[in-house]
This record gives sequence, C-alpha cells and structure tokens, in this order.
Amino acid sequence: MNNTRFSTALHILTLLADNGEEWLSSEWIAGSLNVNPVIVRKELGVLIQAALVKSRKGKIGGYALLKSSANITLAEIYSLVKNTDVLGKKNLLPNPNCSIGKDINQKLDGLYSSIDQLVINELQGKSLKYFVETFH
Amino acid sequence: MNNTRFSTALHILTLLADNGEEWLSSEWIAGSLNVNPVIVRKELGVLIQAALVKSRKGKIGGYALLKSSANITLAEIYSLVKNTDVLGKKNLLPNPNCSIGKDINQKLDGLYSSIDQLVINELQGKSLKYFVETFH
DNA sequence: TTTAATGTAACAGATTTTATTACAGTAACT
DNA sequence: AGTTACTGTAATAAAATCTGTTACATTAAA
Repeated sequence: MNNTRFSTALHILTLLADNGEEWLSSEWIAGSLNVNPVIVRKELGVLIQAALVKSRKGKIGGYALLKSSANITLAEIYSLVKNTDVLGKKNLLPNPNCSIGKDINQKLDGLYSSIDQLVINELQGKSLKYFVETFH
Repeated sequence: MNNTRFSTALHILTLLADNGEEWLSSEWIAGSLNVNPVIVRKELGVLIQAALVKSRKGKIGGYALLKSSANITLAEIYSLVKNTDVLGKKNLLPNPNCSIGKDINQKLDGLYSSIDQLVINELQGKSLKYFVETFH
C-alpha cells in the first residue's frame, strides 16, 4: 500500500459517521481532506458499491452512511482499498530450473497470505464507531 | 509495499543460506530471480550494510551469509526494505479548521504503527533458517 | 430555468519502481 | 604485466502506479 486510499476512505467515513443524518457534499469532504473532489467522489463510488454509503443526486445531493458505524469494521474498509499484499509484490518469473526459484513463489504465497490474514483479523476487531469515538 | 524488495531480499538470502560456504555471484543470483544483476547488487548492498551478508571482490568474488540463518529473522529483513506503513500513506495536509481533519493524522499514526508492530512481531518469530528448511 | 449537486471519462503530471548501460576498482590467474 | 571475472555505484531510461484536473452529462430542488 504505497498510496493514500485507506487514509482517504477512513477519513471520509469518519466525517460521515460524525455528521449523523446530514448529507455531506464531495466538495465539503474534499475540503477536510485537502484533496481534489474528484478523488473523493471516486473513493465514495467504491464505498457505495460496497453498500457502506448512500448518495443523493441533484441540488441538495451528497453522501451519508448507509450502514451503521458500529457495523463497519476497519477490515472491511481495508479490504476495499487493498491492492497489494502487506509484504509487497513477488517477482514474476523466478527461474524454474533453480531449486529455490522453482518453489519460491509458492512459499511466499503462504507467508504473504498469513501476514495479510493477521492484519485483517486485527482490523476486524476495530469498528468505525470506535475509531470515531477517539476524536471526542 | 507496492514493490518486490522483500521478495527479492528473501530470495537472495535463501539462496545464500542454501549454499553454505559458497560465494555466489550477483549474476548467478539474478539468474535465479530472473531480474537484472544490478538490482541484486543494490539489494545486497543493503544486506551488507546491515551485516547480514559479506562480499568478496575480484575474479573469484561473490556474496555469502555473514550472520547465521538461524539468527536472521524475517522481521529484520522486512525492516530493511520497508518503505511505507502497512496501511499506506497519510494525506499530507488535512484541514486544520475541521475537527476531524485537525486530528486525523495523529489518530492514524497510532493505528498505523500498531498494525506495523503486529506484523513485525509475527515476522520476529520466523527465522531465515526455518524458511529455507521449508524447501527441503 | 437556474442552481448545485453526483457520476464518470479522459487526460495530465508526479512519483515510484524496475531495468539498463557504463565503468572504476579489485583480485586471481596465467 | 595483462587478462579475466567479479563488486560497487552512478547515471539514465523505461515502465508502472498514483494523484490531480478539466470537462461535461445527468439529476433534482428551488
């Protein structure tokens, strides 16, 4: 994860959770993050797909939580934005004629997925509600 | 970690551990990884700095383990190549006039470092020796 | 009809990652 | 002494990823 997607998604969801029934605009949210509104709308698109967030179009449009913050875990958010394993990428074509090269990616697969699972399990125990409460 | 550095470093160290007292050349190692020899030499430079590996120059030069594989942990390797937090980067300048934006990076710091620590602790329990043994 | 939103495509710019070329320095071996 | 086969490293290029921006169709309230 050499990007800001988790930070961005969690920040967005924190704002929505902290504003109850209000509909927040992507522009307002972007102002808090200090990033471009289109970035925010793109990430919100992912959160809508995942049924964490709902949107309303038109003049008084905006975004609000669809799912209760108590039932959103940081694991769920992470899974949505995760694009690489924690330990990174594997080399594509290690030499099949080398006894190590032949098997390394299979060995790495096991290791990498166990570490990913460890992180997921930990985040599973943390709700968005809990995270938002630390601000008060 | 959206790169191959951990995979590369672990592959290199596995080859060195698996070849006992032999001095392996960067070209031979690169052949197993199927990457450019300069990439391998650069990563070996890091491993030498960390005193995991020794090198020998000249015609019969090459690389060998300096530290015993039983005493090298995957945590040590990870720490050498890690360049981002597990959960990624933070947005640089969230809005200080927003009650969430004002504090979010501090909150993220706590969360991100606890997750990083979790991964480190897990890798601490795994030695290079153990990893290499899974190949036999 | 105007206004202020969402949704999305298309593109541009920046940053990061990987590959490559080149060559100085080193040490063995004839 | 000269050749050979390495390491070490700088410089650059190429590729991939990430972030920002412009533009505009669509939507719905006022």
